[in-house]
Amino acid sequence: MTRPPRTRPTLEEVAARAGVGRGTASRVINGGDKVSARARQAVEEAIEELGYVPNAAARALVTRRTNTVALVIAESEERVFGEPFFAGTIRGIGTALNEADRQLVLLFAQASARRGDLEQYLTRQHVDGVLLLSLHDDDELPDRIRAHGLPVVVGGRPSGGSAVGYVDVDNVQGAELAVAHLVERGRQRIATIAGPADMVAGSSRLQGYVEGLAAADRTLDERLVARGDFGQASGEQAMHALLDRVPDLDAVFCANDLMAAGALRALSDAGRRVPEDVAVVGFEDAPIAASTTPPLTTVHQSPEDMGRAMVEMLLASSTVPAEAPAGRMLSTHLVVRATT
Amino acid sequence: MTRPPRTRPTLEEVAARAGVGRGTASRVINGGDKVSARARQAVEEAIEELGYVPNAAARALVTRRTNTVALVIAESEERVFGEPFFAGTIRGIGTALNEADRQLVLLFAQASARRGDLEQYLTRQHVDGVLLLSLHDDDELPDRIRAHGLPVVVGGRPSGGSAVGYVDVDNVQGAELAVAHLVERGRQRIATIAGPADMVAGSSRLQGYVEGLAAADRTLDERLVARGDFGQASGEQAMHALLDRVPDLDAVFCANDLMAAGALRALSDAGRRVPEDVAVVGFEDAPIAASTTPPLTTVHQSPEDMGRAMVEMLLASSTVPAEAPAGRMLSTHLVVRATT
DNA sequence: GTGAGCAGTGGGAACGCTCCCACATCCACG
DNA sequence: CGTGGATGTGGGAGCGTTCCCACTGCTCAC
Repeated sequence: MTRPPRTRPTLEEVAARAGVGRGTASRVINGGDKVSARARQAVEEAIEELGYVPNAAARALVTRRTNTVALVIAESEERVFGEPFFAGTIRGIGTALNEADRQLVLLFAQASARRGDLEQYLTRQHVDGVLLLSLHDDDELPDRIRAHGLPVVVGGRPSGGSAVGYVDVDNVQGAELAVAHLVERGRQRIATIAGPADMVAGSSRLQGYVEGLAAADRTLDERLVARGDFGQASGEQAMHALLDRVPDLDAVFCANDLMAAGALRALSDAGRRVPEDVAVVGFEDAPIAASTTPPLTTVHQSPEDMGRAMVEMLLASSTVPAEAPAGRMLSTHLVVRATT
Repeated sequence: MTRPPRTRPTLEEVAARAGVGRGTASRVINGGDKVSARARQAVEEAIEELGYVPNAAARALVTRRTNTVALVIAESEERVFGEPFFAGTIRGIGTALNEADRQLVLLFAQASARRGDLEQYLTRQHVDGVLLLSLHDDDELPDRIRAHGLPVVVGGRPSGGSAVGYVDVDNVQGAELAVAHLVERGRQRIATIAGPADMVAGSSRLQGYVEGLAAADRTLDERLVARGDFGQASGEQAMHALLDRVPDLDAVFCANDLMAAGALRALSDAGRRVPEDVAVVGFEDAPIAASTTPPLTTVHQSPEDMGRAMVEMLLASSTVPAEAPAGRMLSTHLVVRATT
């Protein structure tokens, strides 16, 4: 725990070796202009010879910037590493930050005990901004971070009245797209397997389903609405329930691909042909969508784009800090495969 | 890009408000003793009122420590997020660091372009130590980092002559365990499906197989050795090949669970009963091992323990920096399920 | 010939903290 | 009544940068 001895050369030493002043050396390193070619070369040589590496702490102390952005994932490692959605989003964030010359550090917000540490880390001037993913309802974290003056962008629309910027997929528009497609295919009785009502993705996609029907002058039949929990098994169950209630339905829009996969299994069990008897549309365009039998028609959303959009918003909000936090919706499009 | 205005209170302000000196305030914050109860309380109140948060950059500048450890994963996001092994290891690392009051930052070592940035980040005094996971053969990264005086620990034994500390599962011992178990069950013709020869896990487990046979006074029959690439399909192919060559084999040790799952499928196709006709043992005890039919007997390794061990080694190496880098092997044990 | 302007440079000051030394008390002991 | 060791305390120095101002030569226009 003692202070390690200094071993690395300082800017002062580089300057001395190059025979210039500290200011000039600093200008060379930070790509400033107004440096003669001779001085520049001398400094660069000195850096090379001494193996000089700038001290980030000293720099951050004076500039009050770290060029580092934190991505906080409020989810257990297990779930994070299970869902391909996270991988895509992280990749999008990573490349976007890279292009903007920012470093990404990934943090997991774990159980309550750890929360304090996390907040401290974020607040103690380690990062210039924070991206948040997979927040649970009414999590106070974004507001608390914002209270410390740090820019925050949340991935996924927060359900509470939290006044932070967010980026989300336009779930309503996507669901409308799906329903319009089924209508266009001439389907008469379009059912839906909705997600949990307490999740934004669940309620918005149901809302889109309702609005999509309305746009086609169809009336909403409550018996055609079933609920699942976004898991495959729940989709299977819900499909069975729907078939029991309305045996002559001819289409179903599922709020995600996993439930759609379950629905396909249920339809196969029930001896219905897809798409001849019943058409199926999913949401997400997850990897599984391409490998169901038959391959699933689904609403495509791009986690990469979401990541990029989050970064854009964060960087924008740190240059124009006074701006009121806004939301941004990413549009979706339909990928037609073999289930419609 | 301009310097943001200072808005946060400094230690000096806290001290002034509490009516004490800067030194005393610092002592309170850093849990030092030799502070009167009265002064302590005054400082704590001032911190509360002002919402004071220490500036990490300033602290790091003088202490030359950041209490932060980087975990660098040299793998694409896709693969990382696909394999449960990573999740377990990260969790182990996270909890161990947490207990030691260190922060974890996760970095992905991507393509060459990004490598320079990564190295800069690590060496610029952002972190006190580096953990590396999933290095590819002869990666120079650990040596380069060490050259900058940063402690490094690698997960998985490096195949090259790199002089860094590492932690790995004792693959040889695990494979011996598997073979001994099969011998004990009275199996006569024990085959193996080995992993790629250019991966340490592949060659070591094959070595363990050979030594296990020798320990039971069995001679090695080359026809009983097949190769796979750790993928499920390759396990299936290899099993078919083995059955063709040696129809009367009665056991097979697979270098990982995924290949074992493939082998089970092949055995089922070939009409062999497991374990009556052929016993199967895997390696890893991955989640899939519990859900094969029948459930797979396998060598258990713990990614959590590996993560913890890596942290222990890293922290130890930073207190006793002169110590020569060493390796540490984690022992395994057998989990007997229904395939033997 | 003179002054303005500019490219280039050096180095003081400041960033916010920890370390450490000097100093002030206080109590116990001889 | 001193002396000496705890126990607290204040604040100077310094960590390695960047920022900025003052300064030096030049060139060029008038």
